[in-house]
Amino acid sequence: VTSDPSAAAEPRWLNEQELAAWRPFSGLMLKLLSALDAQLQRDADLSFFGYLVLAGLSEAPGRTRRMSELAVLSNGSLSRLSHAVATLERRGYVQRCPSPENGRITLATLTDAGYAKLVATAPGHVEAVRSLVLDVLSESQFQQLGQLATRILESDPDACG
Amino acid sequence: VTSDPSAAAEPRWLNEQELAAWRPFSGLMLKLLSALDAQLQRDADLSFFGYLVLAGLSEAPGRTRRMSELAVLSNGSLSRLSHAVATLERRGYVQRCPSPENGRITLATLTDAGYAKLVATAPGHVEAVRSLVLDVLSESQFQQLGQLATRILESDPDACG
DNA sequence: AAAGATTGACTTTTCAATCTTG
DNA sequence: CAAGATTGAAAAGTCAATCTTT
Repeated sequence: VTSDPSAAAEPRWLNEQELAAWRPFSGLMLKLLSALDAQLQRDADLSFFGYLVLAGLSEAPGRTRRMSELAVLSNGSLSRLSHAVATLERRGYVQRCPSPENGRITLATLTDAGYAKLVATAPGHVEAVRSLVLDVLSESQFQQLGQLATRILESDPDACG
Repeated sequence: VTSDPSAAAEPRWLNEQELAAWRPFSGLMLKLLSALDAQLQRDADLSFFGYLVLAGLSEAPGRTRRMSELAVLSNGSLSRLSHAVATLERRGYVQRCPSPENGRITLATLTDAGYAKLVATAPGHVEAVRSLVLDVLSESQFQQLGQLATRILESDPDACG
C-alpha cells in the first residue's frame, strides 16, 4: 500500500479528529443513497442507478451509448449495468442492439417511452437532491463539496474509478 | 416540500454549476461505498454494513446494544439490521437475547470471536479509508468534508436520519 | 393498540464463469 | 487470445406483513 518501510510498520488507526469527520461522512453516504433510492422507488419504481442509466443515455447523441461507456457514466460495473438495462428493456425504456461497425459492442438506446419516463421522473428526483443537500448548504459550501469529491475521485489510485 | 407558493410553481432544475458539483459527489458516494464493500468482502468476507455493526457493538458497554440503537449507529433500517445480525450470528460473531428488563427489546452482544474478527479486519479497512480518502486530502480539507456532512445530516428534514 | 423486532417474498447486486466477435 | 458484454447462482437489501411484549 505504501512504499515507505517505516510507515508500513505502524497500524495507523483513525484518531479522534479523523473519526469525528469520517463517521458523519460515511453515514451521509449510506443515508443519502438510501433516501434517493427510496424517493425514486416510491415515486417512479426506479433505482438511483437505473435513473442514472436513463439520464446518461438521454444526454448522448442519438440517445445511444455503448454499454461500457454507460457503465462508467453511471458509476457501476458492466455486470451491474447489464442486469439493470435488461430490466429497463423489459419495461420498454431502453433498447439494445449490437453495433453495426463492431459486433462485440452493444449499443443501448433510450426509447421514447424511456425519455418520457425520465422527464416525468426528474423533477421529483431533483427536488429530493435539493431538499436533502442543496438547500442545506450555502452555494460556496456546495461548490466546496463538489471540489472535495472531485479531488478524491481524481486522485484515487485504482479503486474509485 | 416548500411552503412558499411562488417557489412551488417553478420546476427548479439543477444549473450547470450545481451539476458540476453534484455529479462528482454522487459518483463519489457510489464508488466509495463499492470500494469499501469490495475490500471488506475480499479480505474479511464482511460487508461495510456488517463491519459497522461489529464496530458499533465493540464500543458499547458490555459490547451489547439494543437492536434499534444499533440500527441508528450503523445507519440502516431495523429490518436490514435484523437480517445482517442473523448472518453475523450464524457465523458466531454476535449473539442475541431478549432483554431481561423488557421482553420487547432484543440485546445484541459481540462475542469474543466477533471481537477478534473486528480486530483482525479493522487495519485493512482503515488502510482503505486512508488511501482512498484521507491521504488524498489535507487535514483541513478532511475536516471540512466532515463538517459539510454533519451539516447535511443534522439539517435533514426527515429523510436522512 | 403501540413499541420493538423479525420474517418472507421480491428485487438488486456481486462474483465468477461464459459466450461471442475481432 | 483479448475485448466487450451477458449470464446464473448466491448474497444483500427493501417493503410490507407479522409476531410478541407492554
